[in-house]
Amino acid sequence: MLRISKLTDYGIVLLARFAAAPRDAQLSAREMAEASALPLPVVSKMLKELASAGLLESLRGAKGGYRLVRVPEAITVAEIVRALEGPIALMECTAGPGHCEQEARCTVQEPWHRINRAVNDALSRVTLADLARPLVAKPLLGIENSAAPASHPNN
Amino acid sequence: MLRISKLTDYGIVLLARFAAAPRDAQLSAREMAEASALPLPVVSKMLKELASAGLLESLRGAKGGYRLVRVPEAITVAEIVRALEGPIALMECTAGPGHCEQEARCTVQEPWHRINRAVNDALSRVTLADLARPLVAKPLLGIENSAAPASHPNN
DNA sequence: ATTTACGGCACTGAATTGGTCCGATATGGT
DNA sequence: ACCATATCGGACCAATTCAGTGCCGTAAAT
Repeated sequence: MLRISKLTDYGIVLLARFAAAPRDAQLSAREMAEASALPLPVVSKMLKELASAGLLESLRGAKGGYRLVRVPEAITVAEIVRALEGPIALMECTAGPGHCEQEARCTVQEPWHRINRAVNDALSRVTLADLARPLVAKPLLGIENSAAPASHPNN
Repeated sequence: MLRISKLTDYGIVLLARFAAAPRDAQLSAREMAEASALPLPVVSKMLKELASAGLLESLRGAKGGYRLVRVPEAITVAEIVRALEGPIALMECTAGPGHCEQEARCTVQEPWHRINRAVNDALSRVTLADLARPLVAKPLLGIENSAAPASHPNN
């Protein structure tokens, strides 16, 4: 269904919560789990991954927890997705040369790369800071297009 | 990995081949399989699905085959993906209300919808006709952005 | 009638996903 | 010193999805 995995989604929501908290706030897995109404093991797992990806910094021991390494404005959704799911590649070939053995014969590679780039850009234009204040005043520039809101049939 | 399934990819490649053939050309599963160097069962399966999705018209019997229902210019990649994988929904909630039970508490829905729309738009802007002539002279308007080609770290 | 080709479906093995659990280690407090 | 609280790094598992195959029925051309 062309979707981001549920776990990645959790990860992003968790990060958004860090971004919404006071700057440099330190939060434990337990706190996050309670706040998000998600099972602790899941939250724990995701926070670990985010830490090992370098997006969160971990503080061990009692009174430990996690903290954002960078300011929310400097972390893009694209980056988070890449950290949790690997390269943003809609199809094999866009992950780099050598991934698809049809490479030579394939006639649609170039358009695919374009599409992939467009998706990448869309994800790159939204930062954690944008997610932290979802009732945005200023529209997310470059994402909004001129089509009417209702004119997007999704299925 | 945020990717389109391999089968869907096949489907798109097959459709592109139809688009590249003379207008209204009729091609059989066997021919397509040979031309694409893909196993016949797979090609057959995808063509069936594309036909039942209404993108191809099937002609049964000896000398049968498939044919594009619409002109390539009128078929978008978004449409094909939706036909083969269902709604283009990066995360549960963007597939419509009621899909995610976190709906009430979730703070990032609105930005997600924006992102999803952007991806949708990107896929909607490329038509089968664009895929059929991949060595494009004119750039695919609206997809290209100003960033330098090399400045797209994918991983 | 025979051959060619689609239609529908069932089925399989493999990989991925979503989620749990555990022992080890680090830290703060008493 | 000891204990409670946390993260760390795994392994682990069930359920789903993915990718691919096969079969039987039906339609059309010769």
